[in-house]
Amino acid sequence: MDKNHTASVLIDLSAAIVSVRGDQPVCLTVPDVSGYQTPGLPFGPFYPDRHRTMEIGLRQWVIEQTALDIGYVEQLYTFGDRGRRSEGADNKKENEHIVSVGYLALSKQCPQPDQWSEWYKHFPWEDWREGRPNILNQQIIPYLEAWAGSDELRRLRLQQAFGVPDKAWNDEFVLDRYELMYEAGLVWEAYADGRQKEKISAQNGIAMQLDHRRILATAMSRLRAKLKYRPVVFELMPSAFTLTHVQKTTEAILGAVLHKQNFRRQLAKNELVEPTGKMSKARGRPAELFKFKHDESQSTNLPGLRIPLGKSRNF
Amino acid sequence: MDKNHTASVLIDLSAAIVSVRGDQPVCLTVPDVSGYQTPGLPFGPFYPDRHRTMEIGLRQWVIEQTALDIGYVEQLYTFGDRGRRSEGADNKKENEHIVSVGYLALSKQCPQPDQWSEWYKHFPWEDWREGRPNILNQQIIPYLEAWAGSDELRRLRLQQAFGVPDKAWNDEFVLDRYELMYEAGLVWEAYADGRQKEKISAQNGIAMQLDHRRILATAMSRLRAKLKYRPVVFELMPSAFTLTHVQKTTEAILGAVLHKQNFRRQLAKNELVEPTGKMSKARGRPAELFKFKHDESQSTNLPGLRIPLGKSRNF
DNA sequence: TTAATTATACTCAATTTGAGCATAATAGAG
DNA sequence: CTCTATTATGCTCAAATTGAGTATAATTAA
Repeated sequence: MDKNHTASVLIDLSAAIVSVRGDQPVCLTVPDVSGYQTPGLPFGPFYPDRHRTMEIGLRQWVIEQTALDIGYVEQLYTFGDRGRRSEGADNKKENEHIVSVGYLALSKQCPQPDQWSEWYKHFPWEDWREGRPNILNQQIIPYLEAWAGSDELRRLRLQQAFGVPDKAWNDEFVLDRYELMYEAGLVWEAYADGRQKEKISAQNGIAMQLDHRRILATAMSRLRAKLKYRPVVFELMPSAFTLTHVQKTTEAILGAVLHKQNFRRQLAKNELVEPTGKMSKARGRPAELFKFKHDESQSTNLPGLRIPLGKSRNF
Repeated sequence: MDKNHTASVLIDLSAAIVSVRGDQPVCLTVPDVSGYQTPGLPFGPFYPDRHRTMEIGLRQWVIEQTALDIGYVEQLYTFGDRGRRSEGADNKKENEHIVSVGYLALSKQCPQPDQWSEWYKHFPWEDWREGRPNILNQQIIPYLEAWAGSDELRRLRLQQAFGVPDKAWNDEFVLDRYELMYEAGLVWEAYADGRQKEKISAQNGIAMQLDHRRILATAMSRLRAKLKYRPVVFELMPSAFTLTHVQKTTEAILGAVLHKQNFRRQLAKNELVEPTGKMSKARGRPAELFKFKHDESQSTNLPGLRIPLGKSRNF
């Protein structure tokens, strides 16, 4: 019955390779390959007869092309529709279907600063460290409210994802928020995919190629969630670090500030770090230098630290 | 540089379709297609020019072939190595590479009982509702200890996955335990894949075709984890149910018994259910019938109920 | 009528969390 | 050398949550 349907596809491996530079989470990007002036995530084809598993294939081309030392790798999601671009303007051959497998990878270093793009330039509404971002009340929410109108389902989703009007903001719903904005035509990609006729005036974060911003949103959601029950922060830390450094890194990823003393209490209780005996030298009182207590290769199943996010996180 | 490597693959969608019958979690299986007398998970090819997304494709053939009403669907993992069978005896054409995308789906009903296979027949060591399963101390652990020997890494993994000798059993590590047993040659699939020369004598659960038991283990891990922070149980419940029914279903999936009063306290606090006004009739005092408070289509992001697992869960 | 069975209300100590104050140790300014 | 800004760290304490019960209510079956 399916003789007239092709089942053969090409596999693309796309990677959100994440690191933290200073107090900003960053993501490795490649320069524009299409006509648009937008960065994209690095990706490469998967050759099934060359690499036994996809993760091996991914590590291979990351090493070849970036010379980066990525430790932690996690599969995110497999997209069968190769972004949504395939529906709109598409200059590919008819039968050339592409399935893209998204990966999250963590790197301790990020050399060549111009190749790394800060998360919150693509998602300015996700960084709450300086309080609720202005762009929400000034741009996004009013537009989304108008889009929702009296549609019950839309309003519910709006409440879920953005917490309007009375629910709390949930830092894990990065993907849901992005998807909603995409559907409402609030991001450039919706226009590029032909879903939106008018190019929107507001610059709601820097766009990316194809569906790469969606993959990055997936990576952010996953990493923020994982941080709360597995000790993955240490995949982003050097071998010796201060407790404040761990906290700043965590805060960067979560886009939220944490209670210092309680954060340290969690670290202590879970016995995740041990002192090295050395001290850091900087302004103020010197801090003790710690190291991660466990072998990172088996850290995936460790209990991890609870995050003291505090109570009222709305507004 | 890659002209002599083919990048074209076929995509298989495999589904662990889960339901609960009585107090047993069950999984839809298809009869043997190979020479072995082992059940397999239902699967079908993905036709990229027929279905826009893989999830649509999956739902399509599930409806066509099983006439089942599956509500909740979640992508599990994409395997590039098509089980591990490809390394061993393989009678496929040389260039025919298959990538399999595993899905978890939940169904409220499970008609045709013979087509549904009970989880714990495949994983007898995962059901702790009647206490610690005998098979652990009598079969599995001694064998694994011998396999680990004095290998430090193996002993660490053993401790992680099985809690031996002094750590607690973690019900979410279904996949880790299965992988360890596979590597140690303790399950039939290891023999079938040619990793193990001798057919093992002990029947450590009923085997499945290809890597299907691994996919089921992934599904079990994911579902057990998800249960603790998202209200997915209700995807397995009828429209009206007693609180005890919710608890029994939860216990079936977790393979553990819960504290009754505390379980209900969580349900009440999270405001996940509301009374229907009707009562159930059975032996003993009649119980109030409840219904799930929310639209199931949006239940994915709801806070969910904490599970009162209690303290000391070792031995 | 009674026993077995199931449901539900309520208690209470132990632990964990959110939020904060107090104090310690350093560098740099004056 | 002293003061101040700055960062680190120790400690407290009330509120909330959790683990683990006891007590009591409403049924069916014997």
